[in-house]
Amino acid sequence: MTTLRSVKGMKDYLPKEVPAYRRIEEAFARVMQRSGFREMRTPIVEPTALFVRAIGEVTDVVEKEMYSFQHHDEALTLRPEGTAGVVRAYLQNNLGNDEPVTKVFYQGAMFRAERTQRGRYRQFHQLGAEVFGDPSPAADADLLVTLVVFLREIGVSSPEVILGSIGGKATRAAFRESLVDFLTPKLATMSEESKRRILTNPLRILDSKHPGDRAACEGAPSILDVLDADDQSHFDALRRYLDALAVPYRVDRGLVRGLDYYSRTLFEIKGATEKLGAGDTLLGGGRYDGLVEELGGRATPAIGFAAGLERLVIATEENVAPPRIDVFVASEGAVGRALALANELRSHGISVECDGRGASVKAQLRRANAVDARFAIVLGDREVSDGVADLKDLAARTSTSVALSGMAAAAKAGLEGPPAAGEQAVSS
RNA sequence: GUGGGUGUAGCUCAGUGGUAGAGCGCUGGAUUGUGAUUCCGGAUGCCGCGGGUUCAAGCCCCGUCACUCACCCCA
Repeated sequence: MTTLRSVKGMKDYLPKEVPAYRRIEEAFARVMQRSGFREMRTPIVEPTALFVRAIGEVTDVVEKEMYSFQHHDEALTLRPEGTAGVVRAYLQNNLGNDEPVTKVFYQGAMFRAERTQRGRYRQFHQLGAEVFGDPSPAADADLLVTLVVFLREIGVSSPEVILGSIGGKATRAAFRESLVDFLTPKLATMSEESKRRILTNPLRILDSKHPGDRAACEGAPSILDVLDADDQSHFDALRRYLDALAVPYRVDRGLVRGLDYYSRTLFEIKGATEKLGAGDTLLGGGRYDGLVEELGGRATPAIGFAAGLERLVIATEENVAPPRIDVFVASEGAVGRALALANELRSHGISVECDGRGASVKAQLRRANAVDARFAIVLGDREVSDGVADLKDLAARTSTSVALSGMAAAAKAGLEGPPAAGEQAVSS
């Protein structure tokens, strides 16, 4: 019999791994709110046209990675990224009329039909944020410093901020021509993809990993050298702010991005390369001053970013404290009383696992260890008739006799007390 | 989409064409009601799937699927 399997590239998030995801999601919400962002949620399904217009027709995402389908007379797509939907919602709900600056963050599933790899899935999750209405380099710097704080808070080892600029539309068009002029003589040694890309999207060649492409890009012109005066002063100011904030960064003269909507500031943060291999970009983003207007709104400067949740989890796995149960109630005969005791403790905010399987006390206590319970209580007919049971500290291997009526108070006191000797201290 | 690697017990993996294994985990007992340790016992396998070669295939050949790494691209 052929058992049903999950769709390729779409994984199950099992109970033992979910805490690692939750920890990061919660830290993200906390840090973003602290910086004045508010959460918003948008649909997973959007009109296909939204992504084509926002991301760009000749990008790889739109050309071959979207999950698109026809539903009756609508052309729909599972969102491959978050910015387009947020911009659409910003316009549709006239959020720009409520306030001059709108700062939002979001988290959710995204879909791209790519070949899978470590840290790269077809259904994956992004944490992202957008700032609308603030054209200043201060907005860029404030977003970046917030992100660095976030990454530090979740324990990313040595995040590497990479900074670039691709100027405005006119600058980019001019640069594109000079880059094509530079690369065309070297076409012979370049990859097949790049030979095609020189016509469609030549900037992308700059971050190719193909050895021939890299050699060809040696000494290529950098867009940083042809920025116009406004782009240049924006970039310079951003760097001054980052320096003042003590945010370390590296300028990459060849940094480009796959989506068409970016302008001026571009950034990426890498980290934990040893764990992530080729997919070590934890987070990427930049300014997209033209997109809101492109999608039919009034001209509104904006900047945003998106981080890959799965990658953040891989990068910080070792920081997750395993979930614990406070009290494990083992039963011997008196299952009904065990349930009652368990629920009484729960009503005091104590997490309780109650074992009513009828297994041996030994097997039940083994399970108490397996769920990493702090305390265990064996409740049998004897305890019920005596009105007294042992509260066992599993780590310390000690045991105190406690009246059932005072069990909740005793357990609470034990949980709030210092960890027993020999117990591994769990950092938050 | 292109190119490599790997598929054997729940997990990590040995296995020279000739009777499928180890460690860990799970489970029962030693202790008739007390968990980490120790000792003794037990269960778990269409060896990914389908063909082929052979007296004989986990092992060789072909195909296929899955996983994985890199490229492409990206978070």
